[in-house]
Amino acid sequence: MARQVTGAARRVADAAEVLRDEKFNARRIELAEAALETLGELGFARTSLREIAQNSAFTHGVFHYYFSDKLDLICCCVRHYKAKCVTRYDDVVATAKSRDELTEGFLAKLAATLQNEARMHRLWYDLRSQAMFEAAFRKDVLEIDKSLEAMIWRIASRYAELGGKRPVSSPAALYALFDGLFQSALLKHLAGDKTAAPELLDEVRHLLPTVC
Amino acid sequence: MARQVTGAARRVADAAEVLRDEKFNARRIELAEAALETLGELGFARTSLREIAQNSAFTHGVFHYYFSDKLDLICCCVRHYKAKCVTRYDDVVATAKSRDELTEGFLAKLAATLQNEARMHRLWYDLRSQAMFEAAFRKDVLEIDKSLEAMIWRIASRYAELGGKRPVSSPAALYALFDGLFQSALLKHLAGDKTAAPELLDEVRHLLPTVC
DNA sequence: ATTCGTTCTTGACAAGTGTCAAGATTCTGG
DNA sequence: CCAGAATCTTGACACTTGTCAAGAACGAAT
Repeated sequence: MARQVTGAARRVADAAEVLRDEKFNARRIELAEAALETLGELGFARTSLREIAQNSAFTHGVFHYYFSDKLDLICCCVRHYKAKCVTRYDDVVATAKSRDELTEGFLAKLAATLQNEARMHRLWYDLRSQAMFEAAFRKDVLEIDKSLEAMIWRIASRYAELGGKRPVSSPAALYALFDGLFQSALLKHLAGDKTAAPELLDEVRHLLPTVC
Repeated sequence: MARQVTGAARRVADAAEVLRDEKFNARRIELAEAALETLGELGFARTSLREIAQNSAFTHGVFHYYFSDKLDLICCCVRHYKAKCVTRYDDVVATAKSRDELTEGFLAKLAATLQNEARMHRLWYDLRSQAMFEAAFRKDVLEIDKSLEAMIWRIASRYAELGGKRPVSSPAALYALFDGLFQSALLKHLAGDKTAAPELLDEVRHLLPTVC
């Protein structure tokens, strides 16, 4: 009997600990989300913990309760960003019944991303560059890059499939192409160039049939 | 006669001023070059004027004699970097007599750049990302980007010409493609991935005949 | 209601930042 | 050689930074 009680107590304690961990982790993500706001606004170089705290409902000390240091926080931000990012086009890929439908769905989402999520994406490019200097970022960044490459590959494969073809280049080359185009368009867009979005769309519209 | 003397004096004074300006500008470039060393080592976010000064033969005060502020210095660095960068492949383009020769010359320089100038190039990617946040960088960065696009276009055009063809994509798409591939390879290379360089070369070797 | 562990706030610390001004040094024209 | 300009050094300033520790507020179990 003593053993049974001990077992039950253990289960209760374990459940409580899991619950606490979940709460702890949820808070971490809340904080990371708040940090992403400021990071997207100011960029990595200009963002301080106090600035993050001021643009949020938290005080600056709380970040050190949930993160071991600044890098830990930003790594958490990067990982959280990833989850939101890599499934952006999956709906379009899953529902499109023809090449045209896929093209238009893809282009629409692409344009929307450029317009509405410019801050988040410039942060991604910022952090990817930081990873070239700061080893602590590299693992997460390389992982996200792989995921994004896979995302592009899913689009291209489906597009090719709908035309009874196969993509003519490697996943790496395709990702480089689209990522490079988006990065360039994003910079122009942020610089106030109104033609950035339409030019990106034209380029992609013309490119899709030639690479897949 | 008075007028002649005045004229002569004016000429002398003008010449002196030009000389002073040249000296001033030469010093600015010396300082910018020193700054580039540290910037390439630490990245924009972690580089301070004092750090730059310590890694050079100058004291930190000098930088404020030659530059109005930190952004001014870094803009000068960016512009100076450009001049060295955009002519890297011109020799190869000018001397290559066949597609193979151009390919091998291009690939060799590409590999050498990845190996030997990784620091300078990660700085370029860093500053290009900074331009998405800091408006002061945008003009210079966009200009360099255009120059690099033109550089790639010269290579591709020549390659196509040597095969009696024409490039199949726009300058923007070609630049996006090669820049994206290089950026990705650079990150992998800096992360210690020994396969980064050969994989980049394979990719480019395979890509050249299909895009031109 | 009290106690105890979790969570959060506040304020301080040392180190580092860009900027500037006063003065030392060097260069240069007369 | 010397006065005045150009160049450079030094040290200070006000401010920001990441980090941490002491303790307040809170919540839950006894």
